[in-house]
This record gives sequence, C-alpha cells and structure tokens, in this order.
Amino acid sequence: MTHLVAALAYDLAPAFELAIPGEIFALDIVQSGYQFMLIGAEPGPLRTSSGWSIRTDGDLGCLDQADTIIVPGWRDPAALPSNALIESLRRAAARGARIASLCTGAFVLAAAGLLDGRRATTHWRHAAQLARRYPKIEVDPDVLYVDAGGVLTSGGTAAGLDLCLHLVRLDHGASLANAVARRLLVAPHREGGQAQFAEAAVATESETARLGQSLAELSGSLGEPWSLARLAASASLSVRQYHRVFQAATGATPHQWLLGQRVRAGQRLLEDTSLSIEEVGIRVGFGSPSSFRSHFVRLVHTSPSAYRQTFRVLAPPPTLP
DNA sequence: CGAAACATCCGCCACT
DNA sequence: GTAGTGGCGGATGTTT
Repeated sequence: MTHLVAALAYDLAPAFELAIPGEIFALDIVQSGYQFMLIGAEPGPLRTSSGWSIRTDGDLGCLDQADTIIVPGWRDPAALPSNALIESLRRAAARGARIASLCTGAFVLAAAGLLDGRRATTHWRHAAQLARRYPKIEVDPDVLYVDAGGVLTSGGTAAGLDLCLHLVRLDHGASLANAVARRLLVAPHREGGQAQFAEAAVATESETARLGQSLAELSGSLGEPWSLARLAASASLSVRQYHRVFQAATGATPHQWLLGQRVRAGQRLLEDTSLSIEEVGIRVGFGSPSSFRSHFVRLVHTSPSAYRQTFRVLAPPPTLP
C-alpha cells in the first residue's frame, strides 16, 4: 500500500501552487513512495488563476482514501469555501490524515476549524487578516512553514516547496529529500522566515562578507562549543550587532540556526553511519544526549532512535508501511 | 521529571 | 536629521 497524496484544485487556484505538489510527489525518484492525485474540490470545468484549464483525477470522494492532502492557495481569503469541501477536510482530519496548506490555503483549513488552538502561517500579506478572523489560531507570519503535527501550513507561494520537501523528509528521510531538492535545484532546507523576503532590508556587503566567513566557519565545525560571544568575536562584531546582522542575513537567530544545523547534521549521521546516538549528539555539538534528543524531537517530530530505525537504509527508495 | 544556573534574544536608548 | 553601532536588562529559552 502506498501513501496517497491528494492535492486539491479549485477554480482560479494559483497555477504555480498546483504544480508544486505534483513536481515533488510525482517525481521519478520519490514515485515509489507515493501515489499522487489531483482532486477537483468543485464541479468543473476548473481553470488556474493564469487561465488555463485543469484536468483532475477525481473528486472530493477520493479524499477519504488520502494519507496526505495538499490545499493550495485559496482564490479569495474573504470568501468561504464550500461546505462539501469543509466537511471532507474535517472527515479526513478526524481520520488522522495529514493536511497541508500552501499560502492562502490556510484560510480553507481555518474555515474548517482545523487550525484552532494551533500554530499556523500563511502568506505574510494575509497573516494579519487570518489572525483577526480566526483569533484561536496562533499565527506566525515570519516562518516559511509550520508543522503543527498533522496539520501543516506554509507561507508565500514558494514556501510551499519547502513544506513539501519537509514532508518528503518526514516520510523518507533527509537523504531522499536532499536528492529531490538537488533535482529541482532548490535549497534542501531554507532557514529562517518570510521576513527576509518581506523586507528589502538586506545586510550591507561588508556585513554579509564578514558573516559569510563566520557561517562557513560555523558549518565547518558544528561540533565545537560555539557561543554567541565567540562567534561575534570571530566576525569582529559586537554580540549585539552580530545578532542583528545574522538575523538580517539568514532570517534565523544565531542559536536557533545552530541548533537546526546540528540536528540536520545529526540526521545525516544517523542515516549514514552506525555511530551510537550519544556519539552522534556529541559529534554535532550537543553537550548531552538529552539536549540532542529534545531538539531532535522538537524539529524532526521523532526520536533519534525511531528516525534511525526508519531511515538507516543505504538502500533503494523506501516504501511506507 | 523538575530546579537552579546559564545563555540567548530583543526592545530601548545612547553614542558616534 | 539619518544610519550604523554597542551596551543594558529582563523575558524567554537552554543546559545541566
């Protein structure tokens, strides 16, 4: 049994966002792990926002079989989706299906009540509106995507790629996700938020140069006990300024960035080596196995040992249970 | 697990 | 006045 990914299509859905899930889940190197379908959420004929017509593989009835449902940008944040669509999504969520929205697709999930009490994001231009209309949602406008465990949302258009790659990483490990990213020529994992794109505020050249060196130094030796003070010193900046410049350039804070890099390096070692989990934690710079474990769980949503069990393979494309 | 020690983050303000 | 920089301190997060 393969994992069924159903992407929704409605009239005037953004063409680019409709293409993203297909581009990733139907790619030859992941194909064996997924079955991909485009689902018409409304009676046809359907057109994309760019005007060309959409041919779907099925209707809302198919959602009952889907393991993952992708909801692309909704045509009008002010309009409510149909009851049929809302009901299908609620049923799927109740059944435990994974639901992910791209861009303004978050408004569809919100209308179905799936985001209440959860953290979520949407395109930064609509984030305030989402928060106002649905006060129970904890809206974070500054991230590329949010994984709230089973319900995922992503920011502006291209952040949908980051989200879909994240799903591949969850299902099949970092190696395959990286292979997909290489294939599509996109960054395997973009750090930081939409803020860096929303504001034109870019670090000056000398800042980026100094920081670039610092970043290289950092990624080169993650195992070292880096502290902010040490980093700032090596870039000849004050701690305060280093912090600012770092955020302007990467969108993440230095410490969060470092933790993310360490966890990712840990994932690779768990996949590619048979070092003990404790040893992996040490090599990537965590002071104790428990802090490695807690950050790993926070970012990857599984424990290091479960992760290794699933992805240890130096083998052909894995299939899901 | 929880508590105490320690570090980071970030608004605010002052200085160049 | 503006732009860049750095220190302070308390809230928040991390480590042990």
